Amino acid sequence: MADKTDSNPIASIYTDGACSGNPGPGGWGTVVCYSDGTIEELGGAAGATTNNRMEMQAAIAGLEFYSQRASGDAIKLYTDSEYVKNGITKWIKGWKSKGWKTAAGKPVLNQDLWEELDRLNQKQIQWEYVRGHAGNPGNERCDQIARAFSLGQSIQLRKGTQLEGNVTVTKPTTPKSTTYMETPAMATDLDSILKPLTIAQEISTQGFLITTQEVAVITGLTAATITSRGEQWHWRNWEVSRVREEGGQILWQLERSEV
Amino acid sequence: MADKTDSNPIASIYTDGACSGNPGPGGWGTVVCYSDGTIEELGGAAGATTNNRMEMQAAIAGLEFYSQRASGDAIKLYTDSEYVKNGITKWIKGWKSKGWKTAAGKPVLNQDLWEELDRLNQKQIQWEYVRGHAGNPGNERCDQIARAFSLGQSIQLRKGTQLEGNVTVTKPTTPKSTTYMETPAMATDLDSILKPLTIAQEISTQGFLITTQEVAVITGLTAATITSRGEQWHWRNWEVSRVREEGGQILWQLERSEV
RNA sequence: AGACACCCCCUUCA
DNA sequence: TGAAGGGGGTGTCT
Repeated sequence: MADKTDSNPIASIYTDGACSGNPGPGGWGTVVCYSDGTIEELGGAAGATTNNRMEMQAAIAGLEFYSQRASGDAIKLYTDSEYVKNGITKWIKGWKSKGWKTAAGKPVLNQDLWEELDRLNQKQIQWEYVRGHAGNPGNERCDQIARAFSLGQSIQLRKGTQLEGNVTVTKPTTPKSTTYMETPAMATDLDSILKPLTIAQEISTQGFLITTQEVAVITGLTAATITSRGEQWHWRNWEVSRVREEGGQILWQLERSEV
Repeated sequence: MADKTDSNPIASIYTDGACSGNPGPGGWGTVVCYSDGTIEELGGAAGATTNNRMEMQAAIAGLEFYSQRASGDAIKLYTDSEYVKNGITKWIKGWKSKGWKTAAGKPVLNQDLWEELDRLNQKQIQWEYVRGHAGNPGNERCDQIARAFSLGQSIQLRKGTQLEGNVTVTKPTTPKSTTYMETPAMATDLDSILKPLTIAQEISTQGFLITTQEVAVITGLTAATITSRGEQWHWRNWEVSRVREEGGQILWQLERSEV
């Protein structure tokens, strides 16, 4: 059942991706809806990418956020991409059994993100398709976030507020306090700025080994990005080193670097 | 050499086929290019058929037109179907010497059209493959014609005009003399006349529910036509009734009507 | 196993 | 209006 330490479980998650040009600069947006009706928004941008990758990225962010909270509640994850929904719920089985070949015998594209999505996927996640631009408030808001990021515009990510039923009015919200996010990362308030840093610090001082997934959660990077960076790389104040593999999982170590 | 009664010989012929559903209602388009740069267009529709039959039909129409003019000029015939090009230039020799058996020992399909194509074929015909949807104006225009016919839409076939390099502009130019061709195309033998009827009868007696696409295949109507006919309508000996929707698909029932 | 074409669907853009 | 990123499927042959 649900983790009892959490009195306000996640009820549903909305995701959407956008891409300015396809391929082109992209953005993604995710809205986490809690049982009490409040919401929390995530979003990010990416360089040259495709619409479908952004749709996937939005879902990955939602699932990472979900798994991070460790509340095993059953939730619905809404996407307006049949590509994402069918891919994770139907096609991926065939892909894995056929060595990541498409029905036409060609390699499945975006395999890196598919594998990440698959790893994050759980029984509790109920994938739902919502028609895009059909007035669904959650989806509209995600679209707004994703599009803003894809255009390099600033947008205020909200937390703890209510989702407005009337989305069409949602103007380029308050271009003041630019909570702009550079890349796949999330920082919606002061706490969430400090939190990953202190955690990283603790891990580093304790010498803990952590998995790729955990590195992803802390850094806000995708697992694909992490593994592609090689044996040793920098993140903020830390040097991230690949230590070894264990049970199919890569283990990493953080060490405070001098800068 | 060239027939001297003709001062404006044919230079090349483009052909293409389309099929709405495959199998399903089909269409074909052919563009004849003269030496002086003017063109003449042919096109036609067919009921339940396949993409490959339509590709062949387009070539047959082009060759019939060519042989009719009796100008023995060497021409190039462009098709985007390797099936057609390889079939007529390579495979057909083996088929004829092996009694119309495929390399796998199975009967060669569409033998009727292959024989017709073979009869029309000449030394002067130089078969050329062009990649489909690659911007080739002649191929692009054929595609447009073929698709229009396959969808049951009307399209203005042109004659004497220039082929526009910019195909996307292709306006309904010269809405006079509609060289529209009804083209029976499919009912080549008794079996193909009877078959849809017996199938319709079986479906009606068994009370089976069938999809719009299946109705299209049986009746030779386009899906657009079918859905536009409303809840209940007549086809041949049957009353076609829209029963319900299921998984985004409309289900229909056939009932034998008195008439 | 390969190739070409045809179709259906969704999304993202211009 | 038209184009790209993506999937599933059929028509056909070697």
